[in-house]
Amino acid sequence: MLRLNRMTDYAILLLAVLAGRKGEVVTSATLAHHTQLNQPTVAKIAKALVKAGVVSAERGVNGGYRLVRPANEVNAAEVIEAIEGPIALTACVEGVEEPCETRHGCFMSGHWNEVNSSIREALERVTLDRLFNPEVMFPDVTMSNDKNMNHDAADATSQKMS
Amino acid sequence: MLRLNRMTDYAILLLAVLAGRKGEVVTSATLAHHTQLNQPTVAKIAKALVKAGVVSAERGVNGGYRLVRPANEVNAAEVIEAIEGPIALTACVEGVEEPCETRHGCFMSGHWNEVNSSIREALERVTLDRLFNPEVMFPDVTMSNDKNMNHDAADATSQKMS
DNA sequence: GCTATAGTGGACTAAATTAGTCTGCATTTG
DNA sequence: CAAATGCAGACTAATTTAGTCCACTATAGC
Repeated sequence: MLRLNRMTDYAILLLAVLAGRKGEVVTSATLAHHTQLNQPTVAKIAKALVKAGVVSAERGVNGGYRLVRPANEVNAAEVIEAIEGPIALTACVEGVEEPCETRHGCFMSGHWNEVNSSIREALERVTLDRLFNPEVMFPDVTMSNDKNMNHDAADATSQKMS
Repeated sequence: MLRLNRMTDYAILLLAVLAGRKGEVVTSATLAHHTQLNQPTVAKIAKALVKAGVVSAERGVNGGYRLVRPANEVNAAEVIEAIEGPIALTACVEGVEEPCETRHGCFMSGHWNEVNSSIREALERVTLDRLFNPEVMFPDVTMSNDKNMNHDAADATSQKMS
């Protein structure tokens, strides 16, 4: 099923909220409120996103998190890798006693790598804003644009998009 | 991490053995022996592959499994779908009370679908024989070709490729 | 420079998923 | 009809993932 785990899902939710407040610093509590997650979980995910350089954290009294780049410069591959580690179909069984490298290299690896990079490229092509911006998603649907980015976006994500 | 689960791994192993005996009927016990899996597990995976139309099963005394098409006409996407279900990054949280369809369709779905089909195409491009045939993988390595498909292939896979 | 607010790191527990096993049924051949 | 073989699906065990907690570090403002 190649499923993304829930954490990655939450990460995209968080980023959607942050993107709705471009550049502003948002506390984990605020993020928790808007995403309907609880604060420790938000913190955990935010940590990973900070490490990946997608958001920055500010400590201290007026601290919080902030998107370091506009949403159209962040792609899905980055987010997924931040949360789940390297994008790769691990077709090989881990913990093999006698690694095939000792024969003539893993006789499978070559093509999986090819597959993996195709997948990665597909994910790189999708930028964050395209994932969650209704204007881009539904260019034909008219809606009050002034509220879109702040209120509406946060609202939509708080339903944990189905 | 987008990981394939172990079952899919095993499925490829099984198919490697079957491909090494093109068209021959092989019992689950024999498959179990060559893959170093145990028979019930082999049976479970084989069932899924039968359902997917990749191998056929024959019941009765001289029954067993058989590859229905040559390995170069079976692709990775089929195998993965057979075992893990549809290829899709499920970016959406399941079990949402108030599905977004009631708003204006899931505001995320469009682009995930795009991503999903890119991934699927990448997997379709990889045929089984390219995944496990050493001749294709290592065209420069000379080896006794007469034994390759029967003995050597089964042997290599019995190590559960790392 | 103390105190309140906020993030960090990592261990720990609980929940969910996946893998593997078992048992009884169905089908084919001799 | 009996032996060999696959089929279906329930069940248990193992592994993974999610979520919680706590002690620590950093910053700002008084």
